[in-house]
Amino acid sequence: MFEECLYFNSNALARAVTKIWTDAYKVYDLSPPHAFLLRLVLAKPGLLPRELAAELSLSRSTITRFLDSLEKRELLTRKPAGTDGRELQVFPTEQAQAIHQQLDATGAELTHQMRALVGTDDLTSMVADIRKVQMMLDDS
Amino acid sequence: MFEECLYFNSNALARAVTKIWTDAYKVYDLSPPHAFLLRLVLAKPGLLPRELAAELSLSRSTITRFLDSLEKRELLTRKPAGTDGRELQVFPTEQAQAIHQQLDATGAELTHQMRALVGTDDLTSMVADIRKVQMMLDDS
DNA sequence: GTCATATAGTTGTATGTGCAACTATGTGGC
DNA sequence: GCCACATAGTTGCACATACAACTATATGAC
Repeated sequence: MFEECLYFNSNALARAVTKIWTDAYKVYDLSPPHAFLLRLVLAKPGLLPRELAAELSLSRSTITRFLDSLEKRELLTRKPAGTDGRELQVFPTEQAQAIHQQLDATGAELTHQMRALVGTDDLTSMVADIRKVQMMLDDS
Repeated sequence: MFEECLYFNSNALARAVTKIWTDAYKVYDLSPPHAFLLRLVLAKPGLLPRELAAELSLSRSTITRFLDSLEKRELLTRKPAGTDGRELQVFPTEQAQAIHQQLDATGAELTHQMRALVGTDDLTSMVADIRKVQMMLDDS
């Protein structure tokens, strides 16, 4: 009965998608958000937590906890950033670098799967639309 | 860096949308999922928890807890269903019926807002696409 | 130089959600 | 009629996530 509702459908989609991604990243013993955070740190070493939060559209406090758990597992480290004594920079460890390729490959494989299921063009344009609306809402 | 990723964008959208819906239903002191569950019970009195779960794409255990809290607030009641001793039927109370119209109107207002922001046709087709993919994933 | 204010990160707490295991009830084979 | 199995609902637990409040540091006004 909520077929046309953006709230209802965007949440249902997110849950369904999360289930699939959770499964795929289970081999690394990482949840999807942990895996994505780590991938981001691997791609852009030295970012600050606040920047990681912005790139992932997550709150700073959520990032703090994910960093805690990844640091405890020795997949990354936090180091005081040069000038500003409040800031920390986040770097991947060698252990993380060792699985860098595979983490990204898993992401690519999932995208591949989704394209096969939905159709490449349909998926691309849907994701673009989703992104556009999400950014509109974040601005407003 | 995850611009094209379905997982990343669908979750980011869901969080952004949820924020807006949360705000709108705060006047009733209901979270969006509680409000939607109650709206469903109002629209189709007598459904079983398992049916509510299916219609809302939520797990039975999540529905149990939402029903607990709505029942405690005297917005609905659970009654043993006729034939099968395991089943319960869920009915709205008069207190819930008193705000039925307003709950639905709030939903309509939110859809209206989204249409104004995104464009009616774009929103409709995006929601349809989201729905289609979500159902594909649930089947697979 | 001090004080008000802003910002980075963290922590306490609350909520939504699912999975796995549980209890209670039904059903079909024999 | 009993037993294996299925199903409805619940509960224990774990996790993702946010908001508000906190600490520590920076910055600008004077």
